Amino acid sequence: MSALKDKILETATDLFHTRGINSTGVDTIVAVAGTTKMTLYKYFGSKEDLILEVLQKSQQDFQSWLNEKLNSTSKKPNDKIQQLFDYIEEWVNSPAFIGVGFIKASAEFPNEENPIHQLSSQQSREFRQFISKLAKDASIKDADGLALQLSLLFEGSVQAEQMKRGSGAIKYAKKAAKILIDGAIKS
Amino acid sequence: MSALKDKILETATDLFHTRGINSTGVDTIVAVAGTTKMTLYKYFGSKEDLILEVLQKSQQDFQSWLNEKLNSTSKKPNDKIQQLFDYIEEWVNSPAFIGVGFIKASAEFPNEENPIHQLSSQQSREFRQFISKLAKDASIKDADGLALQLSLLFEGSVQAEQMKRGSGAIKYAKKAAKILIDGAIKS
DNA sequence: AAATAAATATACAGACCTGTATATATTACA
DNA sequence: TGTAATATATACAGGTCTGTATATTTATTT
Repeated sequence: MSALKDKILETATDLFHTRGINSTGVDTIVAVAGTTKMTLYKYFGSKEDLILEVLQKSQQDFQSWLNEKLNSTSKKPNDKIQQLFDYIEEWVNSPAFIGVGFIKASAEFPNEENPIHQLSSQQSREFRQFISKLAKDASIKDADGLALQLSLLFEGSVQAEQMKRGSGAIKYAKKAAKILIDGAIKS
Repeated sequence: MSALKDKILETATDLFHTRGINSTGVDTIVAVAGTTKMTLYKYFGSKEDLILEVLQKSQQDFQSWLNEKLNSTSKKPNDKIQQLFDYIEEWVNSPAFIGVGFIKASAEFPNEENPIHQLSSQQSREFRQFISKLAKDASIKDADGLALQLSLLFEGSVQAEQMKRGSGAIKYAKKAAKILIDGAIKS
């Protein structure tokens, strides 16, 4: 991976989150990244391709980080699902946090036939399945149901944080998650 | 209120949701509404003004509908908060449902100094306060905390429905809401 | 040092965008 | 019926957008 391509991806990720995707032109991206349009179009076939790569990389980075965290502390499945929102909180409250790509992208590209919307939808589904696997490993009966509920709390929290930085929503999401998880384990 | 102004508002609301706000030009709006730009700019000073009015009317309509529903069945505060998600479900599953304006708008206008973002943020806050009042009336101790949690479920569900129509997320949000409400009442 | 690859600088085509100017047609009312 | 208000039709100015074409410069490798 070229250093320039990486720099463009990184810059685009930041600008898409702080200014919006449709409101960020490629001219702005290359200016901030310190390169030119010719270079951008060498690495990315189109702006749409760039957006898709930004989404993919963002989600990949988050998933890698989360997996590492979850595997670092405990190997017990019950601990993992309980700690999920601790790490989400850590991530949301970190200064580097700028939002979740697939949530914003699905709002800007609402048409279900749009490739960007489709990727967003897929990423949301995959994250839910990831939570569901955590739940299954913890022998939770209705793993899919709990995973859906937790993903709602997750997406809602990110939404709230997007509305107003430092909303503290994640703190209450964590409490709600604990109640729902404990309830799902017992039943 | 002029019939034409109403028609423009209605058309803009629909197009903003189905195509995105930034992706919908005023030319498209007037073409679909069956009028001209001159008329649009007579009733709305700018596209931004139109967006703000669309957001305001959408939220107003939803709140009126919800209030009527809540007051129609029972006057008991405990019933009201318990029925909240029944009505939200009814609303989300109705064919007319196209999304929640302030959620999409805050994604398209992430800058906290933007008037559209500010209105979105305010509407989100007001809806949370509305839920909090329901909780207070039902003598729930941590009314604000519960309201925040329920609003996360609400916004998460709408987000999920936006990702994929007919996701069924609201069904599980309802179950989660019941658990959280029952827990909050007891404590 | 010569040859090849990578990146830059700059300009521009074609499309779309908001907002306005100007002129015409339609409606409502007195 | 004549007047005033309302809506339409059309064109356009000035800006931004994506994507490309052309030429030059820098970096790498042999």
